[in-house]
Amino acid sequence: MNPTAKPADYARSNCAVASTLDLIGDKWSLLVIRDLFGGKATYGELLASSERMPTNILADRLKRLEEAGLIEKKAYQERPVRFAYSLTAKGRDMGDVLIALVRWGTKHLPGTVALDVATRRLKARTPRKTRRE
Amino acid sequence: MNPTAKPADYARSNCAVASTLDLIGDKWSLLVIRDLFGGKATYGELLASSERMPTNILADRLKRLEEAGLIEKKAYQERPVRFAYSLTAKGRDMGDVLIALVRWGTKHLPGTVALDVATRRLKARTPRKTRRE
DNA sequence: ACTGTGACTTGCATTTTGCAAGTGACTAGT
DNA sequence: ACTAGTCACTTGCAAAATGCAAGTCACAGT
Repeated sequence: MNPTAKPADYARSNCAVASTLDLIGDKWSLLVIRDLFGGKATYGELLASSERMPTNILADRLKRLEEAGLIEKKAYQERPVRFAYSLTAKGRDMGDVLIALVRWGTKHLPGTVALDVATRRLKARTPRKTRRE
Repeated sequence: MNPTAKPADYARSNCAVASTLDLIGDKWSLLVIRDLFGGKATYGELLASSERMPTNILADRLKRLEEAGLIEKKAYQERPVRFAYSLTAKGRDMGDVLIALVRWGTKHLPGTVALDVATRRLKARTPRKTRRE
């Protein structure tokens, strides 16, 4: 982009933490990324997660994450057209954040678990699109 | 907001990521933790951060983080009583999340920087974790 | 008594979230 | 052809969270 790099216009500051939070600092965005790591790909699969995300929120987050370049949307069939979402390299780099959150949660929040399929893929860093959990 | 709230009370699922996000999944909580890592301690110092957090939000986040055991509040003087906030061990463990966010931000968001004082402390406290292949 | 400071609270408008229901494209069954 | 069903979203609206300005309270200095 610009060699004299400036923070994005929506950014609160030039702090890397604050700017990253501007993008994924909410209760849902990272769950979408978690599920894509976990092998989910379609709107319906993402909706079916145990946290029961509202459909309008999912649509909004998919749009934002796509605009930000963390995920991409491709039609995997025509007639009827159906879409599959997947992580870009930029989105896959969020894996470290996810791992840090999993570690903190399992250590400090009793009763929480790492979703094992997602975790295995996170560590393997090999996103394939096979079946769900 | 429930005064006797424990993490499990408002958890959406038993997923470690989701439950951790229930706690710190917003635009401000991790900035407070970042600033405490960076050596800030008082309400006024925290307010003075470049992101200009609203005062009521700061008060709310300090209360929530204290209730969750990530930070603690101690009077550092009487007459007039003045408070200093600091990270508990539990809060310091969020350092890994912060590091992951800094890495992602500086890599993918042009114009963002790691606040160096905070970063130095973050890394100092991490005795070179063994990274597996 | 008056002014100032630190640490919050309060009131209220704006924004975001959450739920339910609806839409449009298509497909399969009768 | 008509009906039912699925998928991928939208829309409407109530509820909650956020953001801004101003106010409060306890004290301290002058």
